[in-house]
Amino acid sequence: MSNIKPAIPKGTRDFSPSEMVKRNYIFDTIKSVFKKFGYQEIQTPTMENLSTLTGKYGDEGDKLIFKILNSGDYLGKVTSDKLLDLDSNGLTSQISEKALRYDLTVPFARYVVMHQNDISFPFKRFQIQPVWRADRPQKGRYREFYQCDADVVGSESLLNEAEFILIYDEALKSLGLTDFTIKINNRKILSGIAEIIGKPELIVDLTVAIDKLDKIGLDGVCKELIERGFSEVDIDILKPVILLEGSNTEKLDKLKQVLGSSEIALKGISEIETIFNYLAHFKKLNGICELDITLARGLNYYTGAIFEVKTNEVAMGSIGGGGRYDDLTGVFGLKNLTGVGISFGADRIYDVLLELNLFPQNTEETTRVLISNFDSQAELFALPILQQLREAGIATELYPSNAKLKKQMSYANDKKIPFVILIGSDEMAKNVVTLKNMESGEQTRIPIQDLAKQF
RNA sequence: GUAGAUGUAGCUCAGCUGGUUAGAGCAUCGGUUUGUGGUACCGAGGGUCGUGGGUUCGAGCCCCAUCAUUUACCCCA
Repeated sequence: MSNIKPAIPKGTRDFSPSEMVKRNYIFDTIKSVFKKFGYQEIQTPTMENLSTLTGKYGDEGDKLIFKILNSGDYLGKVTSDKLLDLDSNGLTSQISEKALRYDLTVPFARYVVMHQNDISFPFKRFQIQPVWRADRPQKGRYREFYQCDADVVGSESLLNEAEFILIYDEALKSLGLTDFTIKINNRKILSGIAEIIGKPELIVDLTVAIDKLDKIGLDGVCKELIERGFSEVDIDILKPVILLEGSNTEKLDKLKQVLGSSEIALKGISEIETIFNYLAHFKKLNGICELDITLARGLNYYTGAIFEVKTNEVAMGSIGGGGRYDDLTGVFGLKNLTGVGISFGADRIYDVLLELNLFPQNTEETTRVLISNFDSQAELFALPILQQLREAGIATELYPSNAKLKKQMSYANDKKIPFVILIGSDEMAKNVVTLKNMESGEQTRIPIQDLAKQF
């Protein structure tokens, strides 16, 4: 048998014990904030029907869905023209009917429609599960990563939007981040801009181009706009909007002037104002949220507010995003149900916290006490002690063989176990144990009945 | 999909304009210490130099191909 090289697919990772401690710290922190705001947890399957996912994420997104090959003789039913024509797209639908989930929002929409009779609206759910994207991996980008989503469906109140900003703020601050920006925009404003130019059909091109402002600058954006079908005249109208500056209120006032003739834009502006007004009433939260008209976000289904969170302390893509989608459940047959939600990118947050050294030091969860195993007699003598400590709620283990003491001590040291109990013939005769503090090196003899009190 | 970078020990890497037997640190194991880790000292094991071809008296180093990893673009968390 040939040796196969141990490897994992690119863009995936193993998580070792010390990493899991840190990851769980992030999940637990976010989860507790979600719960505090009244969200309940659900989970959905790793696989969805391919038809559930396709068409929801745009053309680019569809390409990045991991498809699962049908079981059995998957070529048996393929019509030969698809094979002979080398028609990959046509072939895919015939040999794959399942796919790995691409995000948590679309499966959630599917969930809501399937369980609509059991749900009382507004329904606030959170979900922390991995998602998969067939992207080229790079810094901060993985093919398997966790999202932490909170969504509410069945409520059009903009209070939800305001609360999501509070959730972002509280969760990220709890994780120790201090300098981050929560950006907000509204898809309706973007639609209004496209409308005023008279090219509503180019809204996607418009948003994709102006989204790159901070990356390629104004000249780059103008160049891209022209490539995407806009004229010099259009750009003259766009410029003041793209280069909007000042406080949120100043920006809003300016937008009202420029976009005043567009009903939809005014609606979007008014929504933002309402959200800011809610935020103002949550005191202490002045200016945590910044209106950014260049914020576009790729996903097709957003219709109202759009959020994005970036840290300013580390070069990293966005660590969270979200928005309102008015009709996500419509394609599954449930009309007129609006939703809004946000997502935390746990893996990117992990990378950020690691780089900033923000993980708490004492998150090492390990054994408290190791009982050494000197010989078979001591091993049996140790068993009731082992049980006694565990019953007292102390994480305790007995070294499973009578290896050299040096080896056993190294084991305790490597595993950062703070206490070691030594039991030899002398201790057994006197019904005591020797307790060693691994940090100070100090050793004391303790009567067995007093042992549990020591920890 | 487009472009660049890098593949040498379990890990991180060094290896000169091509020249004897390819090195270091860390990790592992053993010893100094048969009842003591973390520190110190001594020692050991571990390498088809990614793979295949070519140039050369001679290739880890040069050339070509191929695979893998990685960074950036597109797009995204």
